[in-house]
Amino acid sequence: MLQIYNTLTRQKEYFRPLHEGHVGMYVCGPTVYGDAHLGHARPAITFDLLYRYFLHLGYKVRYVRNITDVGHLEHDADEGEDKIAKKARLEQLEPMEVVQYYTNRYHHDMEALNVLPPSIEPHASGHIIEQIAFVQRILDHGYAYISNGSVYMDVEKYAKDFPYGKLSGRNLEDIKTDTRELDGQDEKKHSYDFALWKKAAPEHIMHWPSPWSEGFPGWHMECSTMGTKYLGEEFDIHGGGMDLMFPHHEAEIAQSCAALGHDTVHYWMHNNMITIAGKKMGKSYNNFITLGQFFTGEHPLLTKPFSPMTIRFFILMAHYRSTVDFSSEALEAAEKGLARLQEAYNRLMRLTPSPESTVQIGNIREKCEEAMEDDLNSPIVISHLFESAKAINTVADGKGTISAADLKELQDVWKTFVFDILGLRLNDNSDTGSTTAEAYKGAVDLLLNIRLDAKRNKDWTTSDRIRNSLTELGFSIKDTKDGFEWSI
RNA sequence: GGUCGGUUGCCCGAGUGGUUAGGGACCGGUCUGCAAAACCGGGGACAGCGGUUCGAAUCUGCUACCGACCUCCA
Repeated sequence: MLQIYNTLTRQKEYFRPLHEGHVGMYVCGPTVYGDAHLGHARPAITFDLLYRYFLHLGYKVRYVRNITDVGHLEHDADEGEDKIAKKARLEQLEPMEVVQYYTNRYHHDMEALNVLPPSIEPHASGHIIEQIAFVQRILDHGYAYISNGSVYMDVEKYAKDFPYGKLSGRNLEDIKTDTRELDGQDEKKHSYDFALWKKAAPEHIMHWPSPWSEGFPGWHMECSTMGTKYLGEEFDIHGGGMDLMFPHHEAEIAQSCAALGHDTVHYWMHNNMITIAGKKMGKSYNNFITLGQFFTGEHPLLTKPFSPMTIRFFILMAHYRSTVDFSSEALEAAEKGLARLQEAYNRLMRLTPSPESTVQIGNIREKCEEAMEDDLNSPIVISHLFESAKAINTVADGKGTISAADLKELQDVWKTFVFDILGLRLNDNSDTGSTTAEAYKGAVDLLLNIRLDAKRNKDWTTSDRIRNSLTELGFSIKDTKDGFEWSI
């Protein structure tokens, strides 16, 4: 039975869905005002793993991941200029043009990483009406106040009736002493109150009418609104990066409780950060490397380009609640490990069964399932796959045999865990595919068989010519004991 | 300053109180016309000092160091 770590209780809990056979999950998506970097890949892949595992278990999943395209303030001193608007002015583009541009690029990167698209990808800008209604409910319940056209959460009042800070392990007293004094907070009663609706400054481009002012929704409003709109007033899982725990998710809880009178989320899940030289990779440190830069290798810290699957594998090699330290060296190690899996997979699909097994495949399926059920322990799943790769290689080398039943089981386990669950996209040479692909493969095989004949006749000139020419064309040719292997 | 987390072999990275994580690198071997690759095998670790225990990397205390959040951040 699947166990997941619930940030709310700080322990692993058995996952029990609210509605039998169904899972509702909401994950904080990107703010589309810049290219996605390695840090954005972490939650996308982590929750993709969870999503895939739920599907594997047979759940019907509604997976909502938002696009933030309004509302996040650059900083309070800006008095209401949000990130999208600022970027738009700089580039002389329509705000929605910027949104579309980066949304497209985000989708492109996610597809490259083999991250499945969510069931619903709502835009904050498309849910202004719902957000206004949500704010109104909070006002109606008396947990918010209007000040100069803006609406603020009355945290002190809220904290009297609900445990404010329970997710991040804070209490209001701590927050009172720790919150820094920032500029432009004179319209708030307290510095720790947060905006539900912000009146737009005259130069602000993105704004909508509301009962309180021409303005835009507060920073945390969209998630409360869209989460409950699509998943209901109570739903199973809410995920996101650890850095969103406070204030973002704490504010979300407060907003939802204030509006609805009760909690909405059963399991809060948070992925840890990716670090670079021990420091968090993030916008604020300006130390990030975009996914596009990884794919092209165009960054001073990168020794070479890295494929999207290498990035995915690299992230899956660490548990999602641990930090993972990026370095080009670590990525190269991941790349080689992935290639080893690829080799083993290719061999596995070509093995011929024997009456008996001399290699042990063990109960690999159960072991992989156990690892996944223990809070998505992907590194352990991967270690089991490497273990079985040894058995595969032993048989491929002719130093062992495998029975038809064991072979089928192993092939099935690999397909299930490598493709379906870990979501690794390997080159599938065993795939019969199209007639074009068949003809192409047949042609290459033919060439290499001619080379094999040449080798038998010790015609090294012809042999090397074929190998060198194919290498130049981008093929990788490997001689084996009784033949050859090739890939491109 | 407050809250929380981390410190594992050359590097990355799992971990249950007692039995090999795994990957990369390295070393040795096999294969081999050459080359490349591949495959097999190997050594090494639990920040420091105490405590609990028959036994602790794993529980506990202290110390040191690192980091996250407290402000937009995945």
